Amino acid sequence: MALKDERKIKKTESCPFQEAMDLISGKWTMSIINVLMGGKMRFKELERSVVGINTRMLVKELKQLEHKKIIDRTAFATMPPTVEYALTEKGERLKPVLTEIQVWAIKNMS
Amino acid sequence: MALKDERKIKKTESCPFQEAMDLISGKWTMSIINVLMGGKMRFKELERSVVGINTRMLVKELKQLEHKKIIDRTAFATMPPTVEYALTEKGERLKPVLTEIQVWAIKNMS
DNA sequence: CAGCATCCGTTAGGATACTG
DNA sequence: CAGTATCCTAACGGATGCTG
Repeated sequence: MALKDERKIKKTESCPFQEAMDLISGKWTMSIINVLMGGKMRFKELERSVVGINTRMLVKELKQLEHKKIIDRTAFATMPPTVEYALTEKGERLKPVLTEIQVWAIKNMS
Repeated sequence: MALKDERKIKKTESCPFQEAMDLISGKWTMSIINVLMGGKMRFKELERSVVGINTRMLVKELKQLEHKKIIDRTAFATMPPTVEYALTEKGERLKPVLTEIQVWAIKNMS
């Protein structure tokens, strides 16, 4: 049986800015990208690194990010299975965005 | 009767980064901030400038942004009423974030 | 390990009529 | 003009059990 929980993975978008915002929005998205900035990671490592996320959410986010070419998924046919997630070039280029958000956050929150 | 649609205006947050993301997330948030970068605006002007938004969403977002000190609301007791929205200093400082997102969007979307 | 499936409650978001 | 109120659907998010 196919994946049941799979929705359209997004809707009608307009300008590039909106599309980008659409990508960036999402409770866990940027956190995941953030930890992946440190290098490739396995599923379980991610689950531990992104504090508070649960399996379903992580799977969902990873799928969306993969679909949008922000991350690459590499599976190894070992037993038990090994899967590595890493940022693509496109994903790496989000670095400045991340940086600016963090700079702003540190200076302006709390 | 008090406002019915008013929810908690957000939940438990953790680190400054998450708080910032929490703020930035939201379909219309950055678009609104973006048009306000061009200078103060009235409610109706905003409604026209932020293409696709509807009254309820605009009111909601503006309320949140005001609450988070990103924008200032100034009302004039004229008839018909006049209300102006403008970015605060804190809001203005989001400029670099906006810029980086736009740069990324243009280079990496579609 | 790396996931998928299922149940389920909470928010986000949208359309639109109405008011001071 | 600047919102409010009401009704609704869709998407988000969480907990947890199961499987190749």
